Parts: sequence; structure tokens; C-alpha cells
Amino acid sequence: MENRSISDIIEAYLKEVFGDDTQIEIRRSEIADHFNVVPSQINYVIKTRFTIQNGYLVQSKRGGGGYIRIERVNLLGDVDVLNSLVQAIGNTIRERDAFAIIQTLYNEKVISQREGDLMLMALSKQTLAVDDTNMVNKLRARILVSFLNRLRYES
Amino acid sequence: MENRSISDIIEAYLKEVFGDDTQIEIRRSEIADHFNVVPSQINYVIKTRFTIQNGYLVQSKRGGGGYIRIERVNLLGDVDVLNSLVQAIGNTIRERDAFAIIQTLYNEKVISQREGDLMLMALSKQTLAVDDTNMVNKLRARILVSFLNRLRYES
DNA sequence: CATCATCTGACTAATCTTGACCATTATTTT
DNA sequence: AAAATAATGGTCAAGATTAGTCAGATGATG
Repeated sequence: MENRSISDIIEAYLKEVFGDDTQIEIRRSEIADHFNVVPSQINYVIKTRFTIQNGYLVQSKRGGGGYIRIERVNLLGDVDVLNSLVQAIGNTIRERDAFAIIQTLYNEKVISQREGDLMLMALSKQTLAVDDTNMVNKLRARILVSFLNRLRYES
Repeated sequence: MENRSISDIIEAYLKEVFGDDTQIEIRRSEIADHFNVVPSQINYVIKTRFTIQNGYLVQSKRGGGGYIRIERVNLLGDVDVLNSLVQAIGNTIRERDAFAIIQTLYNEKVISQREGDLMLMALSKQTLAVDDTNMVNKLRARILVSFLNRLRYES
């Protein structure tokens, strides 16, 4: 953790702001000023680290009194959230996004580390290596959705 | 230790860096500079000396703030069983045979029921549905072997 | 001298940073 | 009201900064 990018640092800062709350509201320019970066970098941090795959929902408003609101959600705990997630997956998903989902499930204690590792194995680029990249992403989506459904309906 | 290659020296250096820690994080270019070799030589050292068979896991990230992280893990005792299973699987396996292996792993208490269920999801004909049956069996073999490789160690 | 391990470098891929330009909403002026 | 202005956030593409891959050259060993 020595060579962190400024994006990593901003990510950590925002997560710290949450504290025990389930949502935070920020002004983009304030955060950008605070870390001395261009405002659009905040969009980058949000787009890459606070996605639905990571267990976050984001809303914003422009103009005077504008804001960016980030909400932390449980992937399997809420039907609407799960639907959003499945929609985001669609029938194809990249390795990085799939990995983020597994990480989120682990963070939420829905799965153990070993279960998560096993899932990562089945979803990895290396394991699924096939000539056709398009096919790999489709396969990964099917396997991941199978996992999610299994977790959802288990009792 | 007379004829040590530079790869051997880099290997020894990295292992020294571990100290009592279970993982280290390096910048590829730094190590390469330090030993005056091209960066890709570091990949060579890692690929030949920090494998899972030797008890190491490797993760990396490119781009700004990029790194290579090497983690030392404990290899488990029943490696021979896993080896023979991997041998038996080869590069293709039918659904029923894969299911039998999962059942055996569960009977032998190598995996929990939940882990077994998740594995079955990823190995099922339905999940892997692809036009080419031959391809399905190859994919299943790769996924199953990946699972077995994860069972070789504990974090 | 045949084979395997090591070393190199050109090319590729992923991630982060920056800035110019765009879109939306609120407030002030006419 | 309507129009202008101010105050937000959004998008996208270029450039910078890492690491990965692969094939060929070179070296070591039996």
C-alpha cells in the first residue's frame, strides 16, 4: 500500500467520510480542491470505485446547490439493488467488474474468503481463456449470475 | 551457489524483502533498475520462482500507482490427492465426471456443502451452455482444475 | 551439440491524470 | 416573465505511467 495513486487516496478519504452512515453528500469542487486535482478526477474515482458492483449507488444534481450523493447498499439484501446489479451485468461482464462484485459480497460477509476465492477462479480471464473474448465475457456473466442466484435462493 | 544467475539473485533479494511479513509489494521498474536488468526480467523471475506450487500468489496493477504484490501462502498436506485428480482430469471432462469429483471432495471433507454447490453451478452443462460440446468439456476441465488449485493452500 | 534456462527488447494492455468543452439548475437582471 | 449570468456537475479523449506478453538471442549443462 505504499505506491497509492491520488485516486486511491481520494477513495479512502470518501470511505472514511461515511463513518457509520449509509450515505454521504459531497461537492465535487470541494473534494477536488482539497486534493488539488481537477474536478473531473472525482468523476473518475466515483466511476471506477463507487459502482453498483462495489455496492454503491450514486446520484447527483448540477447547478446551484448541486451535489454528488453516494449511498452504500447491500447487493443481495434489496430486490431493487439486485435487479440493478443483474441489469448492469446483462449477458456480458468484464473480469474487473466481476471481481468487484465478489469483493463486495465478501465485504458484506455474504460469502467467506475461500468461497470468494473459488468464485474468482471460475470467473478469471485465465481460466475462461477462449479464442473469442466476446464469448469469455458472456460465459463469465452466466457463471456469475448462477452464483448470485444460488446465494439468493439458498436456505 | 557458485554460478548464480541474476534471476537467482533477484529471487533471493525478494525473499529477503519479505522478512516476517506474509506479503510484499514492489514496483517492477524499481527492482529492474536496482539490478540493472530489463523490466520484463522481473516477470520472468516471478513466473519461474513465485508460483503457486512454490507457495506464492501474485497480484498486480498497471498504470499510475501500479505494483506487483507477492503473497506467501501455506500449502496444504493433501497435495498428492489434488495432483492425481488434476492428472486424471486432463484437459476435458464431462459433467457427470466433474460432479462425481465434487461429491468425492465433499465426502472427504475437503470442501463444505456450500462450496460444493457453488462449484456445481460453475461446472453445470446449463451454465456453460455453448454450441460446441467439445469446448464445454474443455472449459469445465479448466474451471475444475482452477478450483483444485485453490484448494492447494490456505491464506 | 542438443536442450533447457535465462535475458532482452519491441510491442501490447491497463490504469490514472488532465483539460477542453458540454449540460443542468439556481439566481439575478431586464 | 424572459433573458442573462452564475454555479454546479458530466463527458470524452489525449497523454502519462505503470505492468504483461512473446519471440528471438544468448548462455549453461549434460
